[in-house]
Amino acid sequence: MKVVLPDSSELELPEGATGLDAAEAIGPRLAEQAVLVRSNGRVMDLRASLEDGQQIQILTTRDTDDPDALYVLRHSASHLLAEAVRRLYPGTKIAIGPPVENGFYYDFEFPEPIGEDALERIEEEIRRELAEGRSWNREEVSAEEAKRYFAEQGEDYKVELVDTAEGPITFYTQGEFTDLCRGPHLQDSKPIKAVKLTGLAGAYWRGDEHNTQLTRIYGTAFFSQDDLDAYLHRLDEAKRRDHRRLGTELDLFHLSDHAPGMPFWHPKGMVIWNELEDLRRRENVARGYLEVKTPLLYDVDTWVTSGHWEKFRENMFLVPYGEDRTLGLKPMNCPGHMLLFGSALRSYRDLPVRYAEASTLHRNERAGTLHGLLRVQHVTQDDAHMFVTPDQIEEEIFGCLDYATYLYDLFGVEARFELSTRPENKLGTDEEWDFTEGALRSALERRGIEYTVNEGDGAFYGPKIDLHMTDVLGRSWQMGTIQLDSQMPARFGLTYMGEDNAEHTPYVI
RNA sequence: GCCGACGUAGCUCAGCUGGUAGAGCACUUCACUCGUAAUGAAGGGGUCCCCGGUUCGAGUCCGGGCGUCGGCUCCA
Repeated sequence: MKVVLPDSSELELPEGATGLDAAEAIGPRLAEQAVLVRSNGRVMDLRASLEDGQQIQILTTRDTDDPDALYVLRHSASHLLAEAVRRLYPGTKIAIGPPVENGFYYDFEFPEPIGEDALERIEEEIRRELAEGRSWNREEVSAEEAKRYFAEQGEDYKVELVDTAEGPITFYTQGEFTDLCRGPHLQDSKPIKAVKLTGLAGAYWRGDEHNTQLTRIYGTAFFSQDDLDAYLHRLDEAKRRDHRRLGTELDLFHLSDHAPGMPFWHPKGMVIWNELEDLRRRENVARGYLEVKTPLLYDVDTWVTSGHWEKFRENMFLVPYGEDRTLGLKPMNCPGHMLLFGSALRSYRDLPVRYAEASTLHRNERAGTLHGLLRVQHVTQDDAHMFVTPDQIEEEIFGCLDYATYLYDLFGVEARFELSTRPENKLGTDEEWDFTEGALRSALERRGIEYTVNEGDGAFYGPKIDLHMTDVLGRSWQMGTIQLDSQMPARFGLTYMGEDNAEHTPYVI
């Protein structure tokens, strides 16, 4: 059989040859330094068989910046971590240990809780493993065999993983440690020149807070100590530019125990704030938005009508009112704008109506979720609601997409688009959701915007297009969101008179 | 809410095994008038997050709470 190399030349190999065989055929040095095979964007273990006519690229220890090469290096490092933990903490169960942006992690269930001081000890053990050297052995096994193996070891999580595994099941063994793993992995541990454990955190099994919480150990690994040092240096640089630090240094804002998650804006900070206000007001006018101001407090009945009471009452600030009433401080503007639209008779000739309001919203967030100015309990949001007829939906969504793109471009923020679809707890029928999701999807596609689908992540009243950014630490943050709501207008009894002299319910974006 | 860590002067931080708080920067005054963070001298400034406990005595130990940070979960 033949495989095609990156320079388009062909390499003749015996049937069933592996990537490693290919590397050896090219040269002993290449085989020595080979890390993995990449074929049409997919990464493959060096020990997996190649197919006739396959295009292959062999990555080596010299591809120190290649994301795939680092991915494999770190994946193998995570197995070293698991081996070390199992040796130091007998009785620990292992869960999963994938590479991630900038590093890797492994989830464990320790018999006794561990603290951060344990990391040093574990790191030392990993260094000992590296000094000894480890090589990885890849082996395909049957599901029954795999389950039996892990059941004997008391590895409940692995047993569960085998049950839900797709495709062939492979074991990777290094030293005394065997793990269920799809790979690929390094041949041996020589290329791992620098490992650092960076953190300890709780993480739920399978990402579900109803499951047991495991202990996640984060780490990172590189092909050289210099690369690790450079990475740590970048983290320091990022810290210097952290908005929380700049807020203090430049005297822009501060946070205080007196009002958790509710920033105090200083005179210099307000200069920036007002510039942003001017920008949004100017652009809103240019784009046909009508500025409005609606109340901060509403009778709880209003929140019951909107559906927020049922879903978010725990996260609302409440204020007693009179003998037996309670007001809720608004966590968003929708009901205010609904009530405003419903306060008079509307004609199809008035639509689209675009209400804009930069109101301050309050959300009583779960403890442990706040983060500087990026996740607060008191946020001023440039918010708008468009009341439209069905055939105005697309044009309005185009307008929102263009507006958002314009603003983020202005600040050099690179936005990623995500389409968030119907959640489990939703209002309305599947037919309504088919329509609203379809409208957002087609708007994105007709605008030629690349997006990913975030299944089940929509709001309870409608799907949304979320714009995300990634910070220097690789964390994702949601920015603006474009939502298509087919529920709230009906719940608030909103109508407009159509050309046919009949009442219709508007859609809201 | 959960796991881990932290909470000392305006800011950044030190304070070992418990004995009534320290530094640098900033601030004030004086001297120097010296050209772009960083001259000298003197000085002011702290309920050591809060509450409770142990102790003759707690910033330091223990318990609870609040807040902040790294994550998980959540995010209308």
